[in-house]
Amino acid sequence: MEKLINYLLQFGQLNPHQIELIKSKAITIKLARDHFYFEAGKVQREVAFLTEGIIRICYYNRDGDEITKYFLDENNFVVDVNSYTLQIPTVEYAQAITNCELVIISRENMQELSMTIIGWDAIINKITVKGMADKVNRISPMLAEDATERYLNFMKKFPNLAHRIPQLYLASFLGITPTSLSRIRRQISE
Amino acid sequence: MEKLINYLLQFGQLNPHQIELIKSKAITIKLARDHFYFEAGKVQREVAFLTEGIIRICYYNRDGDEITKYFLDENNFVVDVNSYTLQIPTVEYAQAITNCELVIISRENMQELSMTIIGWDAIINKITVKGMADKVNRISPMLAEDATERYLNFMKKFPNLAHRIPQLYLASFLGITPTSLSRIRRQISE
DNA sequence: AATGCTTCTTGCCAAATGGCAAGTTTCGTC
DNA sequence: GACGAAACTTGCCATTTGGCAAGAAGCATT
Repeated sequence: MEKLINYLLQFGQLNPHQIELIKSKAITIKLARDHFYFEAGKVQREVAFLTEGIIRICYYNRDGDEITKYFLDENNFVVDVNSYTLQIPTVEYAQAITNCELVIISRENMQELSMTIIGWDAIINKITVKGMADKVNRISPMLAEDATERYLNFMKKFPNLAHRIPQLYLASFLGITPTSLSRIRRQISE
Repeated sequence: MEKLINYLLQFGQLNPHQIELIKSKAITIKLARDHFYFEAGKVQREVAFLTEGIIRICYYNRDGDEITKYFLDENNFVVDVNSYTLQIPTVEYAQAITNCELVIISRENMQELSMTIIGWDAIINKITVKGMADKVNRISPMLAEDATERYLNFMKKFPNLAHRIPQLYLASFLGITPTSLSRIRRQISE
């Protein structure tokens, strides 16, 4: 819960009264490894802030292959903005790949906070834009890199994450097969 | 100018008075092919709405290679949100690859519109989030595709655009060499 | 500790892509 | 219309990556 508040404070000011209000609107939940926080077909009716663990966002392409779109670690919001904003079903899955702790605020409570706290919308918008920009800037350069560079950059960005992610999922994110990733890892260690 | 208004109206309501106000704050400019709308090192002090033409966003990686990050066509905003929001220098270039027409609103005028028009911020935020989500959703699946699929999907998405883009830039966007793109095109035409 | 399941590694070969260089085309300028 | 520069195509070969299958290792349950 404190992690959420600290994160929000990076994007705007909140007085103690407002902080208490936010806390009263949020609940903490646990999500066990391998379980899904949301699944394709459902409509997002809440936002979740990841305070512990790693979640991967994935979907299925026309060939039925499972594609890992990106990973989220601590201090990130886990929400399909499109589904949440427009109240339409998401097409993605959010799966815990470690045990996770999430702070949840329902859509109704978000709207109450929006009406009560001056500047709340501005904070949320900054966070939303930053979150999406991070994704673009992380994924975009990967197209111009070969698999080894993609892997090394991922390792550099998430040094503590690579060992916790099943190679299957990491390979899918990097756009290569698990076999290739295995070879790349061997080659690097030599 | 009408294109901008029509686009805004997709994201919220505006009455005739408000529409006139917006028009009075905006100016239309032309940008000749190959010229840059913005360049790395400068701070974004305005937003631009592309009403005619195609712009590509590119940058240079550590090896000095020029990487095309994405293309923008009509009815898209051309702005580095990070630079505009935080007033820090951008690291990207926006280059017209056809003659372009842009509708410009300065940051000061944007702030005036924000203070004058109820719901303006909400409209802009929806557009911003949609724009970024489009980029993520367009680029992300490409990692899992081979070069031919990436090319065909690009053609499907922008059927009228592929012929207008120099192959050099398109190849860079697809993450392959111009040579490879040439071969792929030949193979498809057989 | 044994079992069985999943994940990871490795080898073999095929397919895709890159690097380089030469030839061809396109396009703008004079 | 001639010229020159840039972009595009093609051939040759090296490198990267994928596909498949077998073996090895890790991990949970019993």
